[in-house]
Amino acid sequence: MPLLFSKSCEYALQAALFLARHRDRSPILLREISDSLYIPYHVLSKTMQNLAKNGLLISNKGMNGGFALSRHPSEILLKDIVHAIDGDELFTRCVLGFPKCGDRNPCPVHNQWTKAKDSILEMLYERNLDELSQNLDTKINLIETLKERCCDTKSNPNLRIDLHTCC
Amino acid sequence: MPLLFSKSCEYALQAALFLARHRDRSPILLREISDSLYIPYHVLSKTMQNLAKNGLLISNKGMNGGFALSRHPSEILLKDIVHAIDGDELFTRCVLGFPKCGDRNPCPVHNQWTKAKDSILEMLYERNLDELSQNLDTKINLIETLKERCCDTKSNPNLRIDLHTCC
DNA sequence: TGCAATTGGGATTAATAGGTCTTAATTACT
DNA sequence: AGTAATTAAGACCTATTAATCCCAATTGCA
Ligand code: SF4
Ligand code: SF4
Repeated sequence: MPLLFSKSCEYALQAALFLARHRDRSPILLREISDSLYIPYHVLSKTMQNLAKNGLLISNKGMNGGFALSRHPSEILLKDIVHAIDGDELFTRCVLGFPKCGDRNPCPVHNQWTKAKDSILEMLYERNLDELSQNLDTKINLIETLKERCCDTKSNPNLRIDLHTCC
Repeated sequence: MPLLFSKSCEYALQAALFLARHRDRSPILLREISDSLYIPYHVLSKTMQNLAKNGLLISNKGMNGGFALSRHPSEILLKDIVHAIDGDELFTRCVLGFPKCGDRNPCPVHNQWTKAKDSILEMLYERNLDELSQNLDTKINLIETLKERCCDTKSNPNLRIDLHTCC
């Protein structure tokens, strides 16, 4: 099960970080992004269209087309992307699944959950793509060398290890 | 989309809190629990079997049967329940969906995510059912009076407002 | 103008999670 | 023993999400 973000949203975050990191040569082809991040082409396609509709990306068709961030990465927050793809559920939903959330008459876990949620919201509201893409560089290189031996990508070609160097 | 916990896990947490609150008259019938919490009977049935298999509940068949917590509520942590139903995904999964997580060579969001996760883990590891069931009492009463007018349960009978009094 | 390279969008399929129903097994009481 | 009450378990259906496929629309360039 996805955790916090839907699969599409995970893809969107990854792709946005990728665009931020490579903004010097934008626009970038969908093909390159999906290949680099091991995201199914058509799935990412939908997600990118969605981000574009929400004004976070600019898309150009035809030759020399591709996708680019619509604003400087320092002006795009993680919450912008999450909100565009997953809506406001993450921001409003009760952790126990009840219809609404509030501070009056909190349920047994509400105070704990509020604290945890604050921490999540801090992550989403106070980090921009520029900061976060800083240390992406060395990773991409590392990954190239890891691809063949890490995570058994040959027998399991769908493993996505791109940004991830822990394994 | 569920958030943090699967639906079954949400049900399990609700049911466990309910059992903790009413432990003076255990065992309690599945029927009562599912009715009180507006959880589909057979769905909760599966979930309770699962908790029983994991040693968190004791189940008695036949007349005067029902479910009871296997230990004193103060000795059951939220994480026990989450772990039994959802496994360790929540505890190990990367928020961006990559296969493994680690602190060496963290990806762009890893540090932020670690902080948020700590806060969630604190909620799951340091709160026991006894503490949390304390203020459940007044809520259950409140709910009885709210049922008819709150959340339009007549036209939408599946709304579960039991523990929730915010709306 | 015509062609090739792209994104856009709809239809379709596959996978997963959630929910319903039926029946079996077990227990307690008479 | 017999019966009713209750959990256990599995088959089945439904809804949601994820993934795939196909073709249309747009753009740049020869
Ligand atoms: S008070 Fe409790 S039940 Fe209500 S929304 Fe907050 S966490 Fe959920
Ligand atoms: S380092 Fe980043 S990519 Fe790797 S597991 Fe942690 S959050 Fe996920």
